[in-house]
Amino acid sequence: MRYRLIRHGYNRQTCIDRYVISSDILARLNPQQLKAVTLPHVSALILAGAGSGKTRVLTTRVAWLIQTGQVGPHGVLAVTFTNKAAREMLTRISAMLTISTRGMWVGTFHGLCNRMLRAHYRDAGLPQTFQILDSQDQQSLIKRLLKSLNVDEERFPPRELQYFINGNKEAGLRPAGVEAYDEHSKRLTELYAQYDQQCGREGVVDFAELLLRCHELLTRNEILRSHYRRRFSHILVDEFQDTSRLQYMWLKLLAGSDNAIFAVGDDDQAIYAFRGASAQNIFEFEREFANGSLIKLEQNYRSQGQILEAANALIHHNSKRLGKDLWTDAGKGEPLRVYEAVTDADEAAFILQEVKSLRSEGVPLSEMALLYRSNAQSRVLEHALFNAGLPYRVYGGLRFFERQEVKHALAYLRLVANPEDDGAFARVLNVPARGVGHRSLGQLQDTSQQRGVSLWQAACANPPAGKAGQGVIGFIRLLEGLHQDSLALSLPELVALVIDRSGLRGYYHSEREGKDRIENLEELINAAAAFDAEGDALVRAEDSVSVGLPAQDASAGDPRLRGLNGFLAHAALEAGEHQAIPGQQALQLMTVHSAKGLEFDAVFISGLEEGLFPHDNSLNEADGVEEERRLMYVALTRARRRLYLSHAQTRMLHGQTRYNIASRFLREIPEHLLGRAGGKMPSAGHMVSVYAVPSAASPWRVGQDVVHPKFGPGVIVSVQGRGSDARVMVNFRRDGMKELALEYAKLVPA
DNA sequence: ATTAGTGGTGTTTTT
DNA sequence: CACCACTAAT
Repeated sequence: MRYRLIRHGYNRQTCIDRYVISSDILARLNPQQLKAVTLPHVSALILAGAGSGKTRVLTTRVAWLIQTGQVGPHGVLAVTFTNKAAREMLTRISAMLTISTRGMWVGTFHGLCNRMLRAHYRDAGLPQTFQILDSQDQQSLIKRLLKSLNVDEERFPPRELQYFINGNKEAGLRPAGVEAYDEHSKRLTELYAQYDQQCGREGVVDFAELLLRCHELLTRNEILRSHYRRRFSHILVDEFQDTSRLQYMWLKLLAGSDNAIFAVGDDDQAIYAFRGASAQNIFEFEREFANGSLIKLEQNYRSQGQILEAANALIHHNSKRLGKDLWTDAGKGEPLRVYEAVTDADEAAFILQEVKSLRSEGVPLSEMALLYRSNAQSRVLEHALFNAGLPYRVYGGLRFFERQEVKHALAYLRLVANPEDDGAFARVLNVPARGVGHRSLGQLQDTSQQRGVSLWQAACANPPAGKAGQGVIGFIRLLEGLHQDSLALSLPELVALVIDRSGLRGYYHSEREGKDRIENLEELINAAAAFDAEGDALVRAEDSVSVGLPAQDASAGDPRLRGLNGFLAHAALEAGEHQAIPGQQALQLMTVHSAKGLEFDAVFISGLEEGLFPHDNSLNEADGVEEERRLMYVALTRARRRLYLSHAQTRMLHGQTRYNIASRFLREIPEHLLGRAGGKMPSAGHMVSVYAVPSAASPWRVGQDVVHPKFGPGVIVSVQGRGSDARVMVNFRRDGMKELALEYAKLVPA
């Protein structure tokens, strides 16, 4: 390995000789990687292409810094975007070091902000038990708010307000700072202010609030700011291209003028603009901090030549780039395989067939990934896989902590921690049914609104009369009892108690589809036990949070609540695994977004159709298509050796059949890299692959609208045979599918 | 008060 | 299709 460095002309002056211990971890790096890892204590930007060893450089740098005594674990803050990436980082750093990584801050932006806010909740103006809202919770809070203010949901859809609020928070703007000129935005801004007040009353924060609040805390509080600045001399950021304005501002605040920010990113893989990420950060960072220390990593160690060439060609269609081309010495490899399916089911059948044949060639299922643009597309694929009995694993969609029954249980737990949590209160007041319906809840909401108190207080002060009142009183008793008993219990015991005593278990027991739900509740107890035992790997080391600070908040308060709060925060921030777990013997299904950072021997990209990928909604957005193209770039670069691209002419979507043309991205890949796949697939139903279609000139083509004298209007779904034998499958608007012989049927093109 | 049923509507990606 | 909000019936 060493000769390789020399061959590339590595200049030995830097470190290998000086730091003998670390030479083994450095020896395997290429010259650019080595240069990045061993940079002096300055801010730097590492532009690292897909598969160029980005995370490796980052983690090796941390290990190197520590091993060479330039910093202690305590002085390192490493932040990324997803939980999976954070965990990965921690694992890899730990593997390289012989000393404990405790005391090192590694996590997501949200996780780290949460940690800081917990430690200094009083300075941040939050209750000790503050809870975190996920987007679902946030939306229901907004709906409740709009209702209580009698705002017309037609004119102000909750979704729009949610976007408005999050967008402004991500930009670092409180209501007072929002510039609103027209009536509509003015009203939205007012509602934003009301929303924040409501959150304050309930003691809850949304995702963006975690960041904004933390930023404000550090801005306002000089002692804390200088404390953390003194502490974190090395700040490392992974996936820098995905940081939002606010996250960037937070980093700058933390870095001050003396600390170094080591930012690793790839502008070509920026796919989170929709959530406030701003590639502008990269440009700005380079100007402000990196002044010159920019290193590009362009050697790709993952994909074979033609795959890489396709990815490069595609991304060249984007205009806004820093400019960077990947290369490999891994050889040309195979061409990409394109399959045009007739229907989505046909596409699934094709993929299934290829998966099987790959498996028989010895490619493990876990080394194959099936990617799509949106979660809804997994249905058809799952259907086919399920019927074939092929093991598969779907990531995304409904996550564990987002399931209805789990959320119900969590709501009870939140009420144990803080009964003023209106969201949780409203959610489970009548689950299971206690005879307290809409009306009673509405009454309570009115009372709470008038008096400016929480639902809980409103309910305690004057419970409704009659049967509903009994239910409310029962509910209050229940919560009081749980709160009492919780004092003596461990976290998993408390969770078990809540599930039983609340009646949730009984409720699902009597439901038809309740089996799985009860299993999930059991699983929640397990999750609590696991959390209790290990704590959250990424939020542990509570110990060293505020060393050297005037004794204030850190250790104050009820330790029991700390465990519960920690668990609830964990549930909100991690929502359950969502990113792939390596090594499982199953075909991996996921969106392109969640595939980022992963790699597989074989990758299938399905649904490459206009309207789907690129998605319709992106076409109207500024730079929307460029972002979609970057997404496609991410998808392509997941593959090591084999890459399939497929699209279908017709697809069931939102309950109706759509006719799609092939994605523009297919055309943007040079022809010579593409090979046809699966020419004669006997496919689902009576469908036949499009390559059996007689001639291009024939009016009888798939997708053609036709009229039949008896069946009326319809559309051709498949064509089979030629000449006098030709038959077509037509989907009639009124009577559904019919197979017709062209020679006899009096079919007319419409 | 609760439930079942209806009709209208909107849909990307994630911490 | 799936989720909602609303209505009618229990």
